[in-house]
Amino acid sequence: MSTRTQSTEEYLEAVFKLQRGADPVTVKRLAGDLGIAPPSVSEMLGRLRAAGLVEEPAEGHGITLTAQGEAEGATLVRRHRLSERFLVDYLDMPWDAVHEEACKLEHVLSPEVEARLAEQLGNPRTCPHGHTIPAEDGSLVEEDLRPLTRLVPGDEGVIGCIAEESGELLRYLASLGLLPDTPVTVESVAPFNGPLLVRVGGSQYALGREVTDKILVRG
Amino acid sequence: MSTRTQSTEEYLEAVFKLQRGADPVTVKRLAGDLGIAPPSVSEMLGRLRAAGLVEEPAEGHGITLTAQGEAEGATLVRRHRLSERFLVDYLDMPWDAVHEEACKLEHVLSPEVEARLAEQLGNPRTCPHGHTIPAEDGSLVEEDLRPLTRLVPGDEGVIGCIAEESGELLRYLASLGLLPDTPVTVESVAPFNGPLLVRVGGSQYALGREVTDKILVRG
DNA sequence: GCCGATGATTAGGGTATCCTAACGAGGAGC
DNA sequence: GCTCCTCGTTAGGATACCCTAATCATCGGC
Repeated sequence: MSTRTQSTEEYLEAVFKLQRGADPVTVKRLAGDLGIAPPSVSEMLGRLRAAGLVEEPAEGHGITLTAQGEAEGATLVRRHRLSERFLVDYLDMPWDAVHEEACKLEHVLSPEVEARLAEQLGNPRTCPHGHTIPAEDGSLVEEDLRPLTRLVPGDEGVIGCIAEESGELLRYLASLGLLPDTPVTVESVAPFNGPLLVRVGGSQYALGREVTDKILVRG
Repeated sequence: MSTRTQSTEEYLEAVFKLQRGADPVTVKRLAGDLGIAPPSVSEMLGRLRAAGLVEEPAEGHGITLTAQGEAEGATLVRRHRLSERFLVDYLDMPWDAVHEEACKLEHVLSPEVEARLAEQLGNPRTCPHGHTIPAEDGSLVEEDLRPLTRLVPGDEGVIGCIAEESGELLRYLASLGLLPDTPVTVESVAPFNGPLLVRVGGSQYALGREVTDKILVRG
């Protein structure tokens, strides 16, 4: 029953992630996320429904996972994030490169390998970007975070996660030391949606909105 | 150019391995190895030919890889064996379980991950079963080994590799301490193709032909 | 020089996955 | 209440893979 194709797993994971947001999961959003034409998504959803992974929502509309779909989605996210942790912690890969690699790894980890990997890595709580790793039982409690952009001068916080998986932004943030669990203080906010002046350790940086929107802090 | 499907890679690897033997690589043998019907193999070979990975042999017959096919095959074998090493050395998995896992892993390792993995593992020379790992440039020099069955009483040798990737036999051998690089001495050979009495460290074991055929020794 | 065995290919299907183009249905705005 | 517009789905294809059944071709004997 759990011999899912790679494609199937990709859909499951995408639905799982979208479902955690507030907005309903639509064919269009899924298609956008996966880079696949809407009709293809419709078709695959039919297969997922037939496989008992997706069901008609109890109320309202939008695509909804069954308990099993949910569980398998969580497992995939867990394997993805564990893989990222592994790539960074054991292989010393740069954190902006690990998402793509983990996308491939997550589909080939057996429960056995997953378990041993988690253990060897010291059962990490989060991925390198700060996202919580679902537990083995599929439970996933995400922290309450808000974008740095929302803070006002004088506010302090600790970086929880970066809402971006790869790319130039991550390299930039790493070069400034803006990593998860780093305390930051907003010193000032320029008017007209201008940059935030942020203190990190002994340094101060002016960060544009595009950047501060992606930095989620707690506290 | 190097966006091979998993299937394609499987064929490439199988041809690569068969090509190292003396006998010509035939559709039938490939089909047997891969567990795929001969017509499907023919068809895939057509695709491989179109992709410039397989060519008509310069002389004689049999399926022949192009230089590129050869290189990609070697890379796959390298990734497979590195993966096995990783699973055993880092994840402490039993050596009889790693082949299946590595079969999946080998298809998702990027050159970057492959390189870092090799480095972290200390650039191992062989896989856990004793097979040589192809170098990064694709070169693969295999040792000259002979099955334990060929030795005569009094002969000593060092286990080079085990000609089996998984299964009960590997567990049995591990339980006796018959691992690669272990010195062994043949004490006696029972007549009529009987068992060999083999000394390993301080112990002595009677091993049947099925077992000694699979233990390849050097020296 | 014919003949059967053996191995490779052709013929004809099936599934999964993807695409574009065309169609239909429900809600926003007037 | 009517009209679009958006979104989802249907229709119609394409490709990669895999299968079984049937054909072809070749080689060792005789």
